[in-house]
Amino acid sequence: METKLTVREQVLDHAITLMMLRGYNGFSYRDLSELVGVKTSSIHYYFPSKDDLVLEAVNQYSGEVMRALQAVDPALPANEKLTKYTRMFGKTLGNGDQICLCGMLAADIGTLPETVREAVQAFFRANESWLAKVLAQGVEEGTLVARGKPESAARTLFAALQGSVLASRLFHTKARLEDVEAMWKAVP
Amino acid sequence: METKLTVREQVLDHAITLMMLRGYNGFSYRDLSELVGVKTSSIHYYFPSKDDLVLEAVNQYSGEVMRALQAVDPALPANEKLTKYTRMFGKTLGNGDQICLCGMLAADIGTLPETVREAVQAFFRANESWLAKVLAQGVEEGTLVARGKPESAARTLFAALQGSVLASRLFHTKARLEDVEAMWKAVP
DNA sequence: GTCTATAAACGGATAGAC
DNA sequence: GTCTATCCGTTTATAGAC
Repeated sequence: METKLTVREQVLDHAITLMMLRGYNGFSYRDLSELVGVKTSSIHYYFPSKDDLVLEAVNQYSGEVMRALQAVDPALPANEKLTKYTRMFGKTLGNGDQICLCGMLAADIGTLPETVREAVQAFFRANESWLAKVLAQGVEEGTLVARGKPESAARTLFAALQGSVLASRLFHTKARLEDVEAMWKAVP
Repeated sequence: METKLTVREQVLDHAITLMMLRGYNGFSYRDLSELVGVKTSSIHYYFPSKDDLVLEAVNQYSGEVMRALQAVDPALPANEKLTKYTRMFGKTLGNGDQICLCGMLAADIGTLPETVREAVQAFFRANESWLAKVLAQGVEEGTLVARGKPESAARTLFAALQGSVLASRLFHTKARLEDVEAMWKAVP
């Protein structure tokens, strides 16, 4: 039951993928034009400026990730929640050549407008607060280990995961992502 | 006793700074031309292609960081070594708008030649192996806490630091770097 | 070594026909 | 909505004079 995607949806999807591959300054309307099969002027019809495009891309991406987080069964033990979360990061790697869109845009932030910064910040905060709850649960259960406040532990964990996808792609291996996961799991 | 910098040295220094600010695809020969005060064609004289320029930039940057690591007194307790190391990362932040050159290039790797990938990989490995020794020492002394093998703990720590400079810049705060440091230090 | 001049492609963006 | 046509600045890079 695959629904046909509108041109607008196709553009947005390809824009997200291209940015995860090459960053904001590493792709052009022309790239999108060739991928979708419409002229660049048609893309400007939907997204007047590149800033508009990247902002909508972040919002779509964020929405997808948020939905995935809400889909995680709350009844699960915390270590299994973390496993699912790490697996999500593994999926963003794709064929080993992509990183998290918001990690990428955080790197590109020096060339992006304030509106995008705020959207990326919101993504970071949402992920960190979700992880903070999981860590708090895990400590109570004894399935995870975290030192200090769950909030600062969560910021560290999220940073480690962002850094690890970067390294995983750099070295063509998923092992670095697994290193991080293991570091927060209690040994039985 | 400030030595006059050659044009070549000035170009390289500015190229490093610009990439730490805006990434590989976020600066041009024209930017360098204006900063140094020579025409772009003169820059091509020293660095025929942008790929040549970025490769030399990484090598210079790596050399500087390696020298800084070697300058850390080996007799120091491990927690103090880690403090010095984190402070180095804090310095790269500059006015809060720069990140580690090799973290940035890891994000841009999809648009860079294989030679640069190898140079960035070498930078990662050197830092991780230095950190692994510090962690091993710290565990033995009881000044640091690390679980599992020092090598995988070091990869996680390095990833967390890279991720934290990214977040520090994104949120205009150095607090996130300190979160990471605290997470590996033993509480007395 | 540094310059002028220029090439040739690419960048985001717009006007107006259909 | 999509196209053709076009604008105009930018970008990397080279040739050749000084």
